[in-house]
Amino acid sequence: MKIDIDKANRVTLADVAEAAGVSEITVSRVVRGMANVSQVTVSKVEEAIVRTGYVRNRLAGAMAGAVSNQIAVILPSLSNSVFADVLDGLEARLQSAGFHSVLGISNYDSEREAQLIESLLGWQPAGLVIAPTLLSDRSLRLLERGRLPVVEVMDIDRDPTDMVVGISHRQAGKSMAYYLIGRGYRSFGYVGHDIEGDHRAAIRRDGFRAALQENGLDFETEARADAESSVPLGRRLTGQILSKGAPRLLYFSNDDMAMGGLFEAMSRGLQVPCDLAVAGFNGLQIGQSAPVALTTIESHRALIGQRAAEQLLGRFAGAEVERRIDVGFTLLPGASA
Amino acid sequence: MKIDIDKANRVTLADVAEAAGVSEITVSRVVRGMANVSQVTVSKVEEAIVRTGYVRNRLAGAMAGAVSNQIAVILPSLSNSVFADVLDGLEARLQSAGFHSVLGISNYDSEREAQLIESLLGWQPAGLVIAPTLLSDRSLRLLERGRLPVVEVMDIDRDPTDMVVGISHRQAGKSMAYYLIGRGYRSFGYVGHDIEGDHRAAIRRDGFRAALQENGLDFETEARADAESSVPLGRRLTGQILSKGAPRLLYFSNDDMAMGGLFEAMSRGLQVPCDLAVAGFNGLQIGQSAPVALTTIESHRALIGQRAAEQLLGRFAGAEVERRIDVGFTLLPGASA
DNA sequence: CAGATCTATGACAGCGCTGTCAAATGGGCC
DNA sequence: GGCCCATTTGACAGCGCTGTCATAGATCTG
Repeated sequence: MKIDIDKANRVTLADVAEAAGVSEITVSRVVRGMANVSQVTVSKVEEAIVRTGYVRNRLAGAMAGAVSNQIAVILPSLSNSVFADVLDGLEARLQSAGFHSVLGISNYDSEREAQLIESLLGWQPAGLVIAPTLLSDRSLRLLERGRLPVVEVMDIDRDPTDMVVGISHRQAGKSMAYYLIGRGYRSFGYVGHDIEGDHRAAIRRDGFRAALQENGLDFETEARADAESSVPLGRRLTGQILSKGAPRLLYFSNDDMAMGGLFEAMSRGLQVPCDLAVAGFNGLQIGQSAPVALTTIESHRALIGQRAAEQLLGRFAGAEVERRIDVGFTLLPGASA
Repeated sequence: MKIDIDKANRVTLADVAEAAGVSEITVSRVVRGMANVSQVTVSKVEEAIVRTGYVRNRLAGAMAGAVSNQIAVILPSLSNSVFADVLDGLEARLQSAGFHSVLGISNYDSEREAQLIESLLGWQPAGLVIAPTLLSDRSLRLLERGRLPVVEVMDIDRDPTDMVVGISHRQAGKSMAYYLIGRGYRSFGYVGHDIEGDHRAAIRRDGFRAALQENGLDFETEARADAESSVPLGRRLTGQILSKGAPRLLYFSNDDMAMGGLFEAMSRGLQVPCDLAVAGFNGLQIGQSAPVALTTIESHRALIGQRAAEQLLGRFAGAEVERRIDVGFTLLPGASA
């Protein structure tokens, strides 16, 4: 019988208690590092733990009332390094506080997102971090009912359910436009990826455009595709635009796309920024190391993750925390525009 | 009282059962989608679930004997996109089968890795996927005791505890060397990042070197640094090598480093591959889109994740699965070497 | 139509742990 | 010495669910 084997092999608190000659609850106290156990008992128990090979069952612990140390994390994608960076910052901070993330990837699909929320909530996590695609009503209801700390990350351009950590993508778009106009550029084009799914990219574009319009300008051309952002896509779309007479500067939906633009220009023997100027968003390391450093906006992704973790930890500690944290962005004036 | 509030608000099976006028176990069956419930009852229960806003408590479910649908995943880093890719492939496959990953990041630290294993095992996951740094004895003991399916991912160059999915990095190194020798190159240099932490990079280098030695050759120069791999690091080290008379070809520890090399060469006005040839490893998309496409080896990271997931799923289904899966690699002959 | 076979539903115990409250022990102090 | 208090330890119930086994109808068979 499989179950018998499992049972026979699973070491429980009771086993350790017996081995150490104390009660279960005392072992439990030692395992949890509680103060009110005598030094002698602690050593006896610790020895018994090693001897029996006990592994704490957190499932049972969480059930019995102690809080879970799991944090649910929902992101739209991981192939986009931006979210990997956020997760990295988040994990670093959470781990050092003894928490783990339980991960869900929504693929920019809000139906899937709702399912994930429900499913992850089933594990009774201590908190939830989500880079929302477009929170559906169902999702929102789940979150409200959940009565657990929720941090929305990435953009702070709308009102959060609970807390939010990120930057204003609208401002980021505007800032870049102001900067470029200030540098004397007057002729602009836009190259973007699937803007339906990635609403943050859409907001940046809107911000950029708003700033242009304030100055009586607008995009002269646009090239878009219904695909995830990538270097080859940036390259292809740039190629399309260049073959029909390009504007002076191309604003890309992000750095991946912009690197594609840079590469396409190089391939065609164009000088950047003289023949064609290029601007992106994210401040990816690779863009800064390119022969012509990319003019872009550093979005401090790891910091967003880290601050999100701190928000949660603050809440757990019972502290009153800010509902809205703007980590800000940094315009990186490269050589490309 | 906090607890009272929580209790008051938490909807349990019993609440739904009462609302629907059936027993708890029947609700449980409906929730789990079991077959032996009449259509009429199912609708009654489903209606009651919606009405009460019930959210399944998987903690309790897992405790009561049903298996957990959590998979522990331990990776050395996420800022390296390679692992993000693996995780992406893994998640995609796991999610579609109704599983979630619980994540741990070891930062290439084997002590941390052991802690993570222990901690994650406490959640009684159904399986474990790990890209091992250097499994300590303690880790191994934990895994053996765990009696749960374990998949080691990335390299298959050593014997697995249980299952392994990946490629032979030694072969990858050798293959690249053979290819380059076949192309007529005879003068080689190596540029690498922290090879202590990243043993897979070390194995590739060894393989490459072994192939050189088979042909009476060796690295003429090497540049290394004790840092994580990155584009700027590749650029800096390449700069160092170039300033003291470079070999004909530089073999980089991976594509990030190689992109740095490519960029440094471009910046100095060198022609690639005429003045300096460059080869990497990983087949990152960006390398393939560069003006001079990178000669590299595609390592099918997402596929590794996917296959790892399938191994676990196979085991859960009771199937007899391969202990060792070589997903293979693909040499991508670019223009850079 | 009795007996056999399904199908649908329920009662009950228990997963492994921790919160709560109670009890035992050991000084310290007047 | 007796009382009080702090420290250390334990008994017990129960978290919310599911596995197991039992039961009540429904359907079939000869």
